[in-house]
Amino acid sequence: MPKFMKSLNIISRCQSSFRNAKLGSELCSAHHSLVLAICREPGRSQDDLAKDICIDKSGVARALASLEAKGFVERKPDPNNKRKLLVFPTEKLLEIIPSVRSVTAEWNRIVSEGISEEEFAVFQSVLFRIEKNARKIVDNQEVTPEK
Amino acid sequence: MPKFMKSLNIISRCQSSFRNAKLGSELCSAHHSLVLAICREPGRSQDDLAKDICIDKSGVARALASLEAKGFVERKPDPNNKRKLLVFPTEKLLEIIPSVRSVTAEWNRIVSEGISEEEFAVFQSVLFRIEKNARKIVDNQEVTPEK
DNA sequence: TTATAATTGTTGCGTAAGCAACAGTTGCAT
DNA sequence: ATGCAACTGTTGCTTACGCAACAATTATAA
Repeated sequence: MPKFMKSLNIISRCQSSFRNAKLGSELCSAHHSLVLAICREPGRSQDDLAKDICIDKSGVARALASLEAKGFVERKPDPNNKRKLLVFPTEKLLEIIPSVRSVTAEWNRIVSEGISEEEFAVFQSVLFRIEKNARKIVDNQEVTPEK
Repeated sequence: MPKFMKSLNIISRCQSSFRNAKLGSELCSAHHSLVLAICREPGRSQDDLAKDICIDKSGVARALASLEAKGFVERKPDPNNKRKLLVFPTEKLLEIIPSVRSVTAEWNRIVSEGISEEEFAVFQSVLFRIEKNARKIVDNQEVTPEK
């Protein structure tokens, strides 16, 4: 009955357009979630970041290589585990991160116009549960591909 | 305060993975929204479809060219407007569309586990309003890029 | 210890999708 | 009627990202 996924995909794409239009020059393009995650908790491994934002580790690796080349992040090997690279924001990233946050805030403000706090609370609560269910699906899929 | 967009993007990507894992062989990959829209209302123009699912018209053009090459859709020039191409599903598409719908239904069922009908109703209502607001933003952007 | 399995990151390959530029068609203003 | 603007679709270019394969490291089991 519900075709909510269509709305969800549309909103996702619109936000991407919005962000690119606002920040296109500064940050590359769609790495905003990534840099926000890095600044929220510096020193995480690439794998950790990939799982957090649910993007393939290859995409994270390439995004970070690009961000590092542009001087936005630094990657240091984990002394306790030579496989891991720990990711840190640079000064350059910390300088522009407020503008990233402000664009995000502007987006949030505009799209939530006409929605009461109570409604929004329910919305978010449901959304988080859907996210949790969605994560479970893809995790289980890689374990039992054909069942 | 709300970092709901992260959830939204994650859910979007998870659904894409899920669909590909289930239908990868039959339909190309991420053209599910498109073929569903085509079957829901045969004979729409490419531009109409692009606006409906909020994808750039170039993407729709390429997707339809690919779908046509594989025999899933047919494009006929609009007799009333030589610019337009009207898109129709073929028998081949109509045969597999039930499996597309069933995968979508399975996804919807799983991700909405543990959510009451009342909550889901609020969720959808809010989601639709956010979609409407998001569409307005990108529409206005192309009119007034710097304001 | 040694062999096997699991982590972590990188690379090759393919597809999706956005933006800009373009061509053909239609609508509109004058 | 003529010229300009808007609409519709296509193509070139770029980037994002998923999957599979691989290399290096670490964990586990024997």
